[in-house]
Amino acid sequence: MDDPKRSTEELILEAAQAVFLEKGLAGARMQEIADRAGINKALLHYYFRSKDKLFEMIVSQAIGTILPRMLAVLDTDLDLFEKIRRLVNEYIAFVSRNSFMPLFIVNEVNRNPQFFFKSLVQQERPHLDTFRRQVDEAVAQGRIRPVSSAQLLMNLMSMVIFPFLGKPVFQVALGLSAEEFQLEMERRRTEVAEFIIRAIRV
Amino acid sequence: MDDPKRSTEELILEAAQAVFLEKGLAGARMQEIADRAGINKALLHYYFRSKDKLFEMIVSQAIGTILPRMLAVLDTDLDLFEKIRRLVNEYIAFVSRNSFMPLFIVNEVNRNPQFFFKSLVQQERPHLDTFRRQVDEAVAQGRIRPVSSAQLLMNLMSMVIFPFLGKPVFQVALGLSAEEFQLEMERRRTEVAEFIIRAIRV
DNA sequence: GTCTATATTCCGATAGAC
DNA sequence: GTCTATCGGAATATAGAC
Repeated sequence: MDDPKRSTEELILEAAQAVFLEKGLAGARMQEIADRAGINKALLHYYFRSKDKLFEMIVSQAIGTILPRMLAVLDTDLDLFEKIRRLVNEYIAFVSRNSFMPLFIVNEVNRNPQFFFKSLVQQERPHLDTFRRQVDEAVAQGRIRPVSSAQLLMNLMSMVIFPFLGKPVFQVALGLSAEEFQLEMERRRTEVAEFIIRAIRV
Repeated sequence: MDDPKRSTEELILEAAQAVFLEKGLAGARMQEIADRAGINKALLHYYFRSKDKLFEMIVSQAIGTILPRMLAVLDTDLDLFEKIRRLVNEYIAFVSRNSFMPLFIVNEVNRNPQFFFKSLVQQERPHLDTFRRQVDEAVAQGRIRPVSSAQLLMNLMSMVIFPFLGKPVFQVALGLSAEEFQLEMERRRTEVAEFIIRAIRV
């Protein structure tokens, strides 16, 4: 918290990320961010002009760490099935370690869609298109069943991310403790890919 | 808005639902609810004591309309594949008509998990268990591949709901207009079920 | 850069007339 | 039941000393 190695600015950003991810823009309190950073409110405004500005900083930071991670696997020249296995495995692992991220991103995406537009179109779209072309070719060559690459992509992302958004419901509905839930997520790291592959394999 | 057929209380509830679903508890403003209902702030407090009370009203109402809808299909004695087809078809149709519902529910579930506990355990859990048993039996009889009913349920719910949460991203990522997106969702009403069935069919 | 103290704005809630 | 006017608190933001 007051580790002298981290600068005040870093301390603020860490605290702000924690609070904003948990409470959202409207729910977050500058006082709580100050407390968690071990400083006082006035300093927040000294470093970042306003709450909104600080929030936008956190949003860019969150997107900036997630998008590149998405790209990494998408653009390798792996076999389609192997790529699906790695995508699922790494995405679930990442979300497991950043459990507040999905809800935060989903809210922000819906609150301010334009913000994502630039980042996505300029950075991720080409890589996504590569993946979609790979799917389309596999279909054309009869190597997988006829499946829309758009639908496949939605299915993949859905199964990777949604269980974390619905965690409280799934825990109750399936009667799982927190540890058991985490264990189910570990299983998903391999099982979701196999589920998908069985669905599209000829 | 000021349709004399609807009582003031109904007008408030409709307006409150619209605003709370869009902005959430912290983001919603009593003033905006009053404006949309065509009345003034004081009346809100006359009918419902506080903002929190009004919000809880909306939450119960939302859950009350969604849970029974979930139950309807789960507890029929249809063939497993046919049940999956109907589940997917009806859930996607419902969410299409209530596009703010998923984000609202997901936020509320994570903000206040205990609230769902009662409703879910008492009402939905038994029906869910029926479905899970049906899956387990199909596995035992070798009619479908060995698959965990918990994982299957998560996959199903994920593919049904998540595309609506990620709509802004998917639209940009896949280059879809609002109409094209809606069309993709229509396709999903049948395709998601077939996707699942191919994945579990022996 | 960091603090205390204070100004300012916003918003939920209430008082009281009609 | 419905309104106008206002209170009171909370939260963002700023002033100014150190």
